[in-house]
Amino acid sequence: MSGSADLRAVLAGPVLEVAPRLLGAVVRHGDVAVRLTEVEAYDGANDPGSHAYRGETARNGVMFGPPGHLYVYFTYGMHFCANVVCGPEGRASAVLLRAGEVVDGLALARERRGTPRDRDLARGPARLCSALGVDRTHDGADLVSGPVTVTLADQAPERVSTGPRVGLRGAPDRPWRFWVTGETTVSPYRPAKSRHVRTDPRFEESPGQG
DNA sequence: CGAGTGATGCGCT
DNA sequence: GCGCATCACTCGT
Repeated sequence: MSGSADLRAVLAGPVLEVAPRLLGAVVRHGDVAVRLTEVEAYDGANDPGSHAYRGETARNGVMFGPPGHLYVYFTYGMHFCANVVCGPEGRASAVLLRAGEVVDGLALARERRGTPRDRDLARGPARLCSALGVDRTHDGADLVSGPVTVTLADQAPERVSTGPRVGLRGAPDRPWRFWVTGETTVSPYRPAKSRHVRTDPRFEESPGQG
């Protein structure tokens, strides 16, 4: 019933069905475990927001492989983010693990994160990876054999909300972000707009050379 | 709580 | 070169 066969079967399904089913699931790496409260769906080559949109490369190769593996990427020069590859092999769809609640290994998670508030330990995709100690070395890890594992929830959360994905540019809004309604560990929404102010060059003073 | 911004490396065009 | 599936910090309310 429960167990690896069930997990593999679930993850082989369509990404829009897999994503909400991952809410409440527990991701474990060693002593630290996180119960997922927020995820986002990315649908391979059909999805302009997906890393797989422009085809297979060295970085996103794991996405094009079989479901049930972890796709980890490095971004913004300092952060890791983790996805669960799902759907049929070659579809390159995946679910981004956006946020969760630390349910085991609290001391180690606090040590890694150094955050005063426990609710912020895994609140955000990069924070979640940091709390779990997941990095590029876990790219491609089999989620059944480990070292990073996923255990599905016995029951689906009572209420699930959906909305637009966070931080994406160049993708039409699709309500492919799923979270457990009312959870305080869900990451704060950040609009997908430019966060660096661009001054019109005509009115900008040249910084270095007058 | 919200808005604003610097830090920082790598994948891709 | 440019742009990023981000975060931590600051300042103001």
